[in-house]
Formats: sequence, structure tokens, C-alpha cells
Amino acid sequence: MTEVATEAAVSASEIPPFRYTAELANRIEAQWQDYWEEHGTFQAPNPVGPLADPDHPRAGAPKLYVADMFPYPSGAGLHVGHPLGYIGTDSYCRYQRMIGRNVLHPMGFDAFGLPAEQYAVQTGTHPRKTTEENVERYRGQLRRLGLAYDDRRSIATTDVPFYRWTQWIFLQIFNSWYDRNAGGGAGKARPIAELIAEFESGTRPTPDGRAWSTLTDVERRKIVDDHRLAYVSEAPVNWCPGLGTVLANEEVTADGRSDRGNFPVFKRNLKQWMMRITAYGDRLIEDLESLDWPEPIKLMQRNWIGRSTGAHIDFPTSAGPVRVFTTRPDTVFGATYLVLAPEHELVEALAPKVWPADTRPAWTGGHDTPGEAISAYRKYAAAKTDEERIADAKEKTGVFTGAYATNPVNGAQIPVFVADYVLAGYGTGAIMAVPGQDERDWDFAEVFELPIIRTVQPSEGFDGKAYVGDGPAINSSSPQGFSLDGMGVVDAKKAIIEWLEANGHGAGATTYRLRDWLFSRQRYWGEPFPIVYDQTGLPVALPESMLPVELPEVEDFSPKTYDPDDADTDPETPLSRARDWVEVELDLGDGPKRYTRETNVMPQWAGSCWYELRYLDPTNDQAFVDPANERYWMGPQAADGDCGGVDLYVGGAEHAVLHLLYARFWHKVLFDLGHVSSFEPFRKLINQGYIQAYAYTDERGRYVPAEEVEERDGHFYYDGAEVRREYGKMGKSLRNVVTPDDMCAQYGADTFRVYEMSMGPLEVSRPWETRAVVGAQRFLQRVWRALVDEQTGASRVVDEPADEDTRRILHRVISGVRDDMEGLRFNTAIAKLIELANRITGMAGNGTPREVADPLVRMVSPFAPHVAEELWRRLGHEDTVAYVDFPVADPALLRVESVTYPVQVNGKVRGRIEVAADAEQDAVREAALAAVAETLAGREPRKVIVVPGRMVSVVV
RNA sequence: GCCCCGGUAGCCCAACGGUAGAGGCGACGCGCUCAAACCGCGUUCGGUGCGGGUUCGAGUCCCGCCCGGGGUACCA
Repeated sequence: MTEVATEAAVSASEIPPFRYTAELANRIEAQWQDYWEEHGTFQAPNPVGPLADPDHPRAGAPKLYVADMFPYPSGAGLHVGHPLGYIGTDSYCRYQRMIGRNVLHPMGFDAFGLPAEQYAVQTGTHPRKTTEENVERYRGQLRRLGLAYDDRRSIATTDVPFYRWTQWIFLQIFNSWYDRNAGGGAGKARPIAELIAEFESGTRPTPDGRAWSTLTDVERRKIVDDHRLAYVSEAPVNWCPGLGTVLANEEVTADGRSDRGNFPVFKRNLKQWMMRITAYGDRLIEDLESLDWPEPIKLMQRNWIGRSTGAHIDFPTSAGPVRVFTTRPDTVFGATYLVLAPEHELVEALAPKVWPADTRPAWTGGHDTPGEAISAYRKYAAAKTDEERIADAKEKTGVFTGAYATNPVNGAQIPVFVADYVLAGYGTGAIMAVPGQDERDWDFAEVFELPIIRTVQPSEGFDGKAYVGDGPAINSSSPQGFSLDGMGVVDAKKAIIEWLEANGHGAGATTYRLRDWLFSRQRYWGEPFPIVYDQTGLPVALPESMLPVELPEVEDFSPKTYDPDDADTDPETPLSRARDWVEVELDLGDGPKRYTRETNVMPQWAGSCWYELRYLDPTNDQAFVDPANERYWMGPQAADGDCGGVDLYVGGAEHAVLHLLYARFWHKVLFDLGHVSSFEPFRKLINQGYIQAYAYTDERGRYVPAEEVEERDGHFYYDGAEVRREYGKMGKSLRNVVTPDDMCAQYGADTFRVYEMSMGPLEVSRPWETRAVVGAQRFLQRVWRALVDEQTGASRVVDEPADEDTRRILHRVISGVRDDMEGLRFNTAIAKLIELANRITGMAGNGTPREVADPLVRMVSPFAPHVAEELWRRLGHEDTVAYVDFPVADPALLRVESVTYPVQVNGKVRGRIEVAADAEQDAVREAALAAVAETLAGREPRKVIVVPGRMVSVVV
């Protein structure tokens, strides 16, 4: 390794031949990257299996498992924003390895996805080819940054040996049901065979009460299928015949057309695979308590799941009872009307032929009959785009159905409305409106001249409209003598729910905003389902022995398209046209039969729901992970309810809800079935900030290349003309992309790493400024120069001891850097290292004492590993610096002999005293009073506060 | 509208409730140099978005605003 620098001598005569330039950095970096690869330096030993290695220096050591949210390998490659988190976790892992942990830090690729498929549709290039090329490009870019991954564990979700296990997990989920009574009341997933056994033995009644033995085979299968955690259901989706596919909400424009191609999109029910995530709603909320996650992310998950507790109440009508959900059953005496969502199924049955006699003009919307009014309103509501609904939210609209309902608690006849502020998909799609205690209901009641009854006494001085606070119930007595009056909200809720249940008018209930997860996609580039259909049309799981189900080759990657306006068409997926793959003869235990394969594929989320488990045992072909390996890396650490999981998971906040919720769900299913010992996948989570960038527009508003813009006196110029500065996401369209490749070429990977880590805390978003990178380079150059003579390449390290001051600074820095590393405060750790480097730079001529050079190199190595390796070798070591001990501060050198105390009088600094560090408080007090005697001018201090080691405050 | 996060020097950022400044960028000066670059040394600049409060003491805690960023969409 030492011969590297000799070649540097030939270039640019003015630069000292052995200066740490970008060119030299690049050479060092390439050599050490090769070294690490050849030596498998960052391979982490497993307890068991082929990746076990009892001779490894960290075999059996306390473990640390750190993971990054893996990237989708897009065609554009990485820009400088992507590696921020990766460099952070890498620096952290390198530090942890040096303090003795067995560190697992893998990286993989979320490689299924739409862009490769769309590219295939356009060009005919197989998505696998595009994907693999992109993965290779990413691997190269990441390697160039010196990230210390265990490369034996690099997986891509598109690898057949990987998705074989994705399919296996799907089968586990398909072959399970959620038993609400198991798991000590919280419920848990159990094998479907146990459910069937309960039906067979009669311990569990069938839904309609008939004996299991009298049911046909198909009837039995349907009952069982209704319990599965993965099931087929009709689900409303955005069907786009013009594209032949179902679209995600974000692919549909505000006016109900496809983003791509501008075709009409129809809301339609289609047969889809669903995952019963709602069964886990409670546990997904409650187990958040055990997670070390940012509070905002937990909050977002709680809100997304949206558990609300309250009651269902039935309001009798001529068309049967209307069931409403309310969180405030205690206010039922104040329910002065009902509101149904426009799509509610009872709306038509409720509406009479003509308006009742006392219908107010405001209620009819100007229509002659309830039927006309309702159909007009439905049309109006359906035509509104989401954006319009948001804009109109303040304006309450609706129409009277012409029908009345009976308030079960007091017999009052109350009108029934339809209005779009009630959503079909939430609760029961119907509410009891209590304007006295709900702002939206109040607004609606004002527009439609409906009565308002307060049933909670507002607090003193309240002058608003709806009162949503606590207070005693009023106006809440029924003619039959039942009363809530005087009770607080909590007691009144309890009392009314008891009354509803006792009298058959309703029951306490909990609802969730969370819905079951739509799990199928009409695409090609995803995991095939391990499912076939028999003659009955019901799904049949393939046995484990038939995995993997590999994607077949197809002629055409695009789905069949239709007349864009023909809503009555059905998706025909790319797989469905591979007829000799779809039609298959199999022996599933009862002789060879004909089956039809499922032709949907899984969504991109599937692979990311469990990849953190596969890193643990990537070569295992007997299990998705060996239990011993899972227990070691992810198992619970403490006896008292630790959830286990990845020790540190770092990624962007944009995955706060979907990815993190889906992955938690899958993990909990695997936990319930006994496949993993941890009940959460990610114990600690950090969201890294985004790196944003300035962009510049010229006078015509066009973006100009940001890197060619010059700044003069606070103004910006491009090609001589002044341009305007904006701030935004880094991207092609803003012409402000900076790539890590450019930074490496220009400065070297170590400089780039140090810069990204020093520019602020990991969690904070900040603007990129290439101009400032040079600071990091100067720092590394000073470190280099402290150890290597720039003119001769000779060592500048001497064996003389350091002076006392330098030694104290060194140990203070060691202590501080350790604290910062533990707390992931890389920016302040680097600041301390710069301080130390600046100190020894100042000592100049006499050489750098080994006792400083050695720990400095060790401490720099997590951030700038290549140059640290090179310098470590120059210090005379044969091996990598990766496994040497991180320096430990000598407590004796951290002690200070004397302390300067500022002395405040009434909050203003009036003097200073210098006292011994171990001085008694009384002595400090006396010295302080003496120091400010002049200011005190004889006044007697009322109070003297001595803050040990900090300051003295005198109050007069 | 609601919920989060943030506002400290020209810029990026530090600061257990204890003298507002660790580090970097920029600018300026000095040294080195024929001169410059590089390098080294040094200097500059704010009282912490605004208004109250708690406290001996507030950038830090509390209340009310303002500005910027993110999330969300009438959730009964």
C-alpha cells in the first residue's frame, strides 16, 4: 500500500508530490476497496450455517444489526442526497465494530417496480435486464463510497431465491386466520388447519349454524377462505380500460383521468387479493409503545390506523334500522337528524314518492320529488373531484331524503339527509348529527335550518357554537325515565352504551380508518402468486415443494388495452396471455388435475416487508431464515418485553406509514406462527433529512445548469446574465443534480463522506453546497500532513511524548467523540476531530507524537476509512484498522485543575474568579462575593447560587 | 383547517436551564512568494423570528402569534 504515494510525484510540479490530493485519494480508495473485498473485511459471522465463522474476531461478540431502507435501482443512478443515510449508518457501524460489536450492515435492492416494466413495454427490453444493469450501477456507486457492507448478503427482491421465500411467506399468510380470542385477548394468527379442525369437531359453529358435516366441499372452502389473512375479494379500484390496468390513486388526475395517456378512469369493483391487516389494528397501535421511533412517525401511524371507540346505534326507519357509528353516544339526546353518505345502500329504499308535508324549501334542492333530489345530488357528489371537495369543505351541501328516523332513546322523529361530508367508506357510512357538540353538524344545521340541542353544559364563558369539551350532560332524559343528566362525558358514554346494549338499540364499538391492504397488481414485473384455481374457481395454495413459481417469459409486457370509454371490460394481465404457463396440470395430492394459475402479481411492497430477515441468512435454502440466526441478530434483548428487531433502521420519512406498517404486519404474522422471536421488525428508527439544492432560473424562467452559476455580491450570474435563485429537490428538471461520482472524482470518497457527515445532524434537511466541500478536504489534508511529509513522503510521526496540553486536548476529544458517536451526532464528532487536527497542525516542525497520531487515525477511520487505512499502515501496522480498538479517554486527563467561574449579580456578569476544580462550594461562594464586592457596595446578598463547575449567581 | 418539524453570524451549523460559539464555507488582513495559487496565522459579524410568562438565570421550559418545510383531508 505504501507505494501508492510515490506515483503522485509525477503530476503538477507545483503541488508537493505527496500531498493528499483528489488524485491521490482516488488511488488510495480504489486500492483499499479491493483490499476489503479480497479479505472479506466486513463479513459478519452468523451463529450457525454457511455464514458462520468461529475464527472471526467478532464471533460470539455482542451483536449490532443496522439496516438502511434499501433503494429502488432507478436508471438515473444515485445523487448526493441518497447516500446521506448510508454514510451515516456506515460510520456508526465502523465505530461500533471498533468498540467490539459484531456488526451486521447489509445492503440490497428493492428491484421490482414499474419503471423497468414501462421501459419494457416501450422498448421490448426484458425488465430483468434493465433491473440487473441498474443494480450493477448502484453496486458500483456504493462501492465507490467505501461502504462497509457484508457483500455476501446483498440481495435483490427480484432474485428467484429471494422471491421464492416471499411466496413462501404469502403461503403462511394465506394458510392462517386471526383468532381474536388467542394471544391473551389481543388475538393472534393461527394455522388455518386449526380452524378447520374446530369446525370439524363442532367446537366452532359455522356462520349460519348448519353442521359442518352437512356442508358441501365448496361451502366449506368458502367459509374457510373467508377467514384467511390473505383472501380474494371484490374491491373498488381505479380501472382504466385505455391502459388496460388498474391505477394507483396518485396516477389518477383530479378530473378523473389517467396521468399517463389521459384516458378515462372508472371506479369499479374488481376481484383482488387482499391482506387482512385490519385484524392487527390494535396491536399495530399498541406495540408502537415498545418502539424507539421518532414520536411524529408513531403519531402518523396511529392516525393512519385511526382507531376510534364509541358505539353503533340503530335508528329505526320505514326501510329498516339505519346503523350509525358515533364516538359520542353520550350526546344521542341531541341527535336532531341523520346523515347518510350519498352512496349509502338504504338511501333509495328510504325515499318516499313525494315530499312530506312539513318539508322545508331549503331541504329539497329545488326538486319536485325526493327521488329526483337524491339522484341529482348523487350525481353532483360523484362529479366533484377530490380537490373541489377540499375547497368546498366549508360549504355544507346535501338534500333531504323525505324520510324520518326514530331516535331510539326518546322516540323523536328526526329527518334523514344525504350529504357528502359523510363518507361511505368510513364507519357505517351514516351518522347521527349532533350539532350542539359537533362543528360540522352545527354548520350543516345552520344551512338547513335544523334544530340544535345542547346536551353538554358548556364551560363558563364559552361563546362558540358547537361545544366539544367535557361537562355535565343536560337535556338528556327520556320520557321513560332514563337519564344521563349531570354525568360527565366519560360516565355518560358508559351509561348510554349499557342502556343501548340492554335495550337492543346498539352496542359499544371500535372502528378503524385503516382498511385491508389491496395486494394484487395487474402487472408483469412482480412476484407471481403461488396460487392456482380449480374448476370451482376457488383458490388453491401450491405446496411449498412447488416453490418458486417463476415468472414466465412473455412476448409482450403490456396489458391488453380496450376502448378507453368501455367501463365494462376486465383487466387482462401480461401473465394471463402466457397460456401454457397459466393452464397447468398438477398433482396436489389427489391425482393430476387441470388448474389455472393466478395471473396477478404481488405489489412492490411485498419484498420490502421482510427483506431485513433475509439479510440474516441469505443463502439458506431450507428456511427463509434459520431461527438461531434470527434470534441472535433480531431477538428480544432484555427479559422485560423487548420487541427485538433491527437495532437501527434509517430511511426517509416518506415511508412513515405504508412500508413501515406493512412490514410490521408481516413480521407480526410470522411471529404469531412461531417463525421469528421478535415481534417488531425495527426496534429503533431514524429518519434522515433530505439534501436539497439551489436551482437557478434565467429571465425567461428556464432552469440553467446550477453548477455553472457564479455568485458575486449576493447576486447570481449564468453566462454573464443575472439569474434568480430557487430552492428545491435535487433533480433533472431543476438542472441541479450533483452525483456522488462527480464528488468522488473531484475530491475523493473520504472527503465526500466527511462533508456529508459534518454538514449537520442526520435528521435535518439542508441545502447542498459543493463550494463548501473543500473544508472537509482541507481537514483530511491536515491529518495527512501531520503524518506524512508532503515533499518526501517520509513519516512525520515521532516517538517523543506529546506535551501536556495536547495530551489533555486529545483525551477530551476522545471522550467527546465517543459520546457523539453513540448519539449519532456525527457533525459534532467531526468538529472535535478538526479541532484536534488543527492543534497538531499548529505544533508544526517537530513531527507528530505517535501518542496523538495513532488515536487520531483510529478516530478518523469511521468517517474517512480509506485514508485512515493508508495512514494506519504507515504507522507500521499490517492489518486493517477496522477491528482495532477505538481510543479510550484517560479519566485522569479529563480532570481540570482550575475553573473560571463567571459571577453574576442580578443576572449580569460582574466578575470572574479562578478557583481549584475541587474547591468546596463555600470557598467558591466566598471568592465570588469578594470578586464582586465593589458591585455589591455593601448590600447584603439575598441569595447566592453556586452551580458547581459553571457559575455563581448573586441576588441582592 | 388540523398534526408534526424547524427558525442562532452573510451561509451550513454548535451550545446538561448556567459567560451565546465547537467546527466548516465565505469575506477581510497578515505571513510565505518576484507575484500568485497552495499552505499557515489572525480578524470580522448576531444577542438567538415576534410578544408575553416561569426562573437567581431562558436559544433551551410554558402561553399566544409570524415565517419556512413536511404530512393529511370533512373519520362521526
